[in-house]
Amino acid sequence: MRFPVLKNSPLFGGLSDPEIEKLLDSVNYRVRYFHTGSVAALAGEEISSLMIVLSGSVRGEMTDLSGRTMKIEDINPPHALAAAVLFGGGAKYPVNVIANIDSELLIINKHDYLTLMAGDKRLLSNYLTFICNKAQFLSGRLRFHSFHTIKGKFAHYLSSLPGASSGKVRVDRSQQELSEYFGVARPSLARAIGEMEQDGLISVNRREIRLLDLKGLSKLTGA
Amino acid sequence: MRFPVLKNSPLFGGLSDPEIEKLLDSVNYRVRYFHTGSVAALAGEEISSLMIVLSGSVRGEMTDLSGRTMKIEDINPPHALAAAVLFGGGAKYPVNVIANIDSELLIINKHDYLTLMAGDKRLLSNYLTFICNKAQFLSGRLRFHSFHTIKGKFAHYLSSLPGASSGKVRVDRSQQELSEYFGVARPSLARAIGEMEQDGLISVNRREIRLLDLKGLSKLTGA
DNA sequence: GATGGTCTGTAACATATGTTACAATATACG
DNA sequence: CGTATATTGTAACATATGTTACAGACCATC
Repeated sequence: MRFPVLKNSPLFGGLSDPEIEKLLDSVNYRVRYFHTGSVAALAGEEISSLMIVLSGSVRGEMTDLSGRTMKIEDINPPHALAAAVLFGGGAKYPVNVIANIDSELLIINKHDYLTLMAGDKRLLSNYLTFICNKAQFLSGRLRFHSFHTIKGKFAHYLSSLPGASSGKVRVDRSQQELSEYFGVARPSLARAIGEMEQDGLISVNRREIRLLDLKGLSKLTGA
Repeated sequence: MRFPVLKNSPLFGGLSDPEIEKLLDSVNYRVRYFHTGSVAALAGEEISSLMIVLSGSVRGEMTDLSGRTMKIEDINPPHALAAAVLFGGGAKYPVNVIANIDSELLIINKHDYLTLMAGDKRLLSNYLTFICNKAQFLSGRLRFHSFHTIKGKFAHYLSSLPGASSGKVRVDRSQQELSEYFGVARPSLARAIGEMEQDGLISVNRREIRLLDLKGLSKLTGA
């Protein structure tokens, strides 16, 4: 087993050791080592290959006009770099990729990877599941921003919870987490919830929330 | 040629007529007709098939708690329904789908479609390109919301334009369009731009903008 | 049952943005 | 050249949200 970590990756998961070995045999791949701080990819560079972090840790980092950098995310084994953009038209790295610590990256040319997927339905299915989930996540996230007020976001969130039609739901995260999810300040969320309760739209008991005025709530998601 | 419209679809584009015919022969497909106002899919329903609009027009529509509906988007030939979610884990329709006018939908089971893709690299590549572009679009869109102020959004937008590093860029849309893109009110954007000019960060001449203070601009994208 | 930590409610104040309305420009088109 | 149309600049005002700070409620662990 060359890269045992692959078995846990979203893209190679569900395949057996010998199957992964066979796939690797049938394709050109290489492994590159990056020392701490060295650059694995530059923003704007064309993406020609799938890169999977085998060991160590890398980060995506943006540089703004004045040269200031800001970290976007860490990518750890066994995850892939820019997998959601890989096959886009004129795919380019959206960020600089830099090794946090000494790291190994598995590199497979994207055309070779496409050939692999065409030859193994589970591999194909893995990738499709991965990217569809990503698209779904992003699109759900974006939907919240279409509600311009905090009350609107919260009302929409409530309506998306299981049991909303029964008029009683259970919130599954803390206000802290919710406020981050909405992209608003925590006290502002608390105030919005308080006002909605005062207005008789909902009644709050810990994480149990009763939806008292469905019509009123739905007005919030529209205005 | 059974469905000439397919040649123009993102998923079947680039294939010749005989190739498309051959693919259709090798798979179970069916065509369903929907009369004006009838429901092609319900929100929450499991997505078992790829559906492509062959003729007519359908719309995605959300229903909120009080039963009020709001249109999300129209889907016209030769586009597909929920293609970006099709292979997600527990894929469900995110919206109700309703025929605007009498319409025909081509229906291919998603497992069959996966088999088709595995057998034809262009078909596979088409789908991958489609969904990667979608993910890229969504993620770019979402990035703008991470800048909490209008000035931050605008500064980031400027820095993403070609020639930004040269200190001179040309805006490619009207303030009206930009404000919609940012999700803000048009006069607010005008005010923000005016203030940035007063503060000596930029100088504006019609659609030509000079970036005078890169360091100052980059501060806006961080605070 | 005490103690420390996290989560929640609330307040006062600052500020960014929305709203509405109108004037001043550009641009298109005859 | 002149008129209509779209685009942009500007103003006054209303309001939603952010910020900061603190107090009370819950929860675990000892």
